[in-house]
Amino acid sequence: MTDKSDKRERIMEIAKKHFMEKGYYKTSIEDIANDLGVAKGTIYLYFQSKSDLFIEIIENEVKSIIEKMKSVRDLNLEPEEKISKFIDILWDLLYDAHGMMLDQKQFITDKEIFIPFIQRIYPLISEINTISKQILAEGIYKNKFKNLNIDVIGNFLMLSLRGYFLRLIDPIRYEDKEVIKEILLRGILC
Amino acid sequence: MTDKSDKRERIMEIAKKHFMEKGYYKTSIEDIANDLGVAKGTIYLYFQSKSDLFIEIIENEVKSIIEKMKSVRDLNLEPEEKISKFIDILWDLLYDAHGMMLDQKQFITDKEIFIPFIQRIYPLISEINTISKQILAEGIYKNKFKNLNIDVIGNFLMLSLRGYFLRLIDPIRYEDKEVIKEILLRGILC
Amino acid sequence: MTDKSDKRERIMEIAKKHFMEKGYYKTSIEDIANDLGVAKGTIYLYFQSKSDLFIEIIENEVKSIIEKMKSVRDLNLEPEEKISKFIDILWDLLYDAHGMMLDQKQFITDKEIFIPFIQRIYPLISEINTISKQILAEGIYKNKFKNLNIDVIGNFLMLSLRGYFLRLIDPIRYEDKEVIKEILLRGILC
Amino acid sequence: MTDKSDKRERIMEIAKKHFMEKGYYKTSIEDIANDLGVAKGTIYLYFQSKSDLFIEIIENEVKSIIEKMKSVRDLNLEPEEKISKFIDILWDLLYDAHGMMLDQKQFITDKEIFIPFIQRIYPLISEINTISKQILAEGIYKNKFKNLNIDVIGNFLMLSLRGYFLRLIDPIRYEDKEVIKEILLRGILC
DNA sequence: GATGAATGAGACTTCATTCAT
DNA sequence: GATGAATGAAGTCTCATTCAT
Repeated sequence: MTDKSDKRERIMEIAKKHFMEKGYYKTSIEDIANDLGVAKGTIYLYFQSKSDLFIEIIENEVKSIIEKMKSVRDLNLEPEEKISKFIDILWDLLYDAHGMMLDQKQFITDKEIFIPFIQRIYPLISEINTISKQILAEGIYKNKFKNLNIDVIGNFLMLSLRGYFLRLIDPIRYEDKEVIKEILLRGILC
Repeated sequence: MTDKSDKRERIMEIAKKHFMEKGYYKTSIEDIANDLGVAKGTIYLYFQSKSDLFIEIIENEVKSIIEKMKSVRDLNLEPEEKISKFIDILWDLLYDAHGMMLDQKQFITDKEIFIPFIQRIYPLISEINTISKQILAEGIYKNKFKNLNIDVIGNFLMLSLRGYFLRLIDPIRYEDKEVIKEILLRGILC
Repeated sequence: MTDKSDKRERIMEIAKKHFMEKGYYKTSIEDIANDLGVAKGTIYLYFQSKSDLFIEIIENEVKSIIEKMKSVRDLNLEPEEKISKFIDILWDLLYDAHGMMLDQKQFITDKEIFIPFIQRIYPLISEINTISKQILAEGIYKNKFKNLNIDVIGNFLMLSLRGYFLRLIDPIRYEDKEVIKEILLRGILC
Repeated sequence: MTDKSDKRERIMEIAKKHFMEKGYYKTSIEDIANDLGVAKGTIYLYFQSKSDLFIEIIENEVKSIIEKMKSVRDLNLEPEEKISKFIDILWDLLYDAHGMMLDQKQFITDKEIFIPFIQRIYPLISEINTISKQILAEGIYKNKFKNLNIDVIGNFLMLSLRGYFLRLIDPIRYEDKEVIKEILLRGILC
């Protein structure tokens, strides 16, 4: 039992590394199996298909973000501090996994991915949106944040950061975080 | 002559549509040919390879952004108005072509794309960076913009917008632009 | 009329050059057309197909060998001198066109070439065999040549020389001819 | 292990048959796969590419010739007997595989074959040349062979035989060997 | 006559997935 | 549970040939 789920997680870990580096289409099951030191068939004992494996990794990733966002939301801090922490957390996550989850757009047109994506990932993204709206609403209610459209800001906070990691050129420096945090905070504070 | 370049452009137009919708790997030459109503071989009369066609489209796209950025930079306006116009232009571009050029990260690991990418797209991106830095430097010099790291802001302006269009869920509403513009402007103004 | 046959010959000349250099399959109609400075379609005004063009070139080549062999046969010389001249002629021909007509084996299995080959080239090769047998028979009759199987020697004279030009490595030196001529002559003389 | 190399050899065997019959370009991977009763993909489990398969077959063939030549060279026989055996061996080899390795000229212009050819086959051909020169030098030293250019004779011995098998018409009769052996031996003996 | 854009059959190759061992 | 050989669909690309201009 533990063995079985250990193996599953090990596969996901290695697979995530490859998907991050090369993207979904350029990663073959063979790449993953070789790196794991198992036969290709083994992966199919734990996952139904390549797309299933991929979806599961994304799901995990998004769930982890949700957990982190919740923990920030529930801290006993002022809204602007929560946003600051929120950016810290998201930045660190992206800094470690930059490249992952960056090219999802195209998967949505891949019929093998579309349906599980809608069923499994969509609800989680709604949950993310809810959490970020809660933090923002709190700030607006407390007159700390300017009363802008909550939906838009919530998405923009996440997506602008993720977008920043889509740079093709020059590595991203960790210190950039402070500059970006300043822009975003000044942007939403009253 | 005109005929020939018309055809080339027509191919690029249709190909761009498909690349935008499905991404590079899920778009087959056959998809494009069928949509154009020509045989597969025809496309190879105008482009050497699928990757060549793709690179050429990206190149075009980026060149068009550069032209638009230059025209904004050279307007007789205050820096904050230039940034406002800059966001308008980029937004409109992305709004039309949302999804395009969004998944480039993975191409960099694709050996057929890597070299032309470095040779043809890289220098253009450097040019973009230069232009946005010029506008920002002007604003800082005129004491309109807060003196933050120019490199980071320049990149963030573009990448945050592009990132916003990476939404997987809900269509983007055109009006969101105003909210985002406000955040970004407030973020960089003194 | 003359114009028309001039063009035909010009096409054959250029085509021969390409077939010699790259072989049948690696030579494209486009290669030939480009080198000639005409459109691909033009070649089809003069030849029914690529294989037709090829066969015609081979036919020409073989006919030219036949003419030269006949002229040697009909000289007023001793048989051993005829053989010597025969080798000279064949050597010079191969030295100019080395590579041509060397890879015919495979064409015979190409259904597009098989039938015309049998119909047009086969009879010519029979003619060649007849001529070389005549020279050899004369030599044997005059007690100059050892009485070996005429068929075999006739073929061997031609094929051994042609075979020598199949060297893949090191260019062939013109002077090699004398050594080879000596071996062959000593081989057949009494 | 044995299984795997058995399969490799089986593929090479069938592939060789097809290459011999139809030449490289007219043999498709599908032909070979169908004849083997496997799917096309299977061949790619054992060979990287069609050209790789081809080169490997040629390499094998040439190595086998080298082994046979060495065994003749090292026999305790007079040089003329060695040459006689040498011709026997080469004849038998060609008699079995007539048509194989006969059309290499054109591959040298094929960029996919050129480089491996130079790297893998070229050195072997040099080795062949060395061995035949050794036998000839021994004969000349012992005053059995006429003192002709060793390089030329060495090449001619092999290439004339190979050339003889380039006949397009009439099958070759095994008995022809004796006639040809007589010509060649008389040609080089003092 | 000449053109050259267009065609489409056919070749090579990859890789997710299956299944007998 | 694990393997890895085998499959075969699908994709990129080439090129002899045609035909409207």
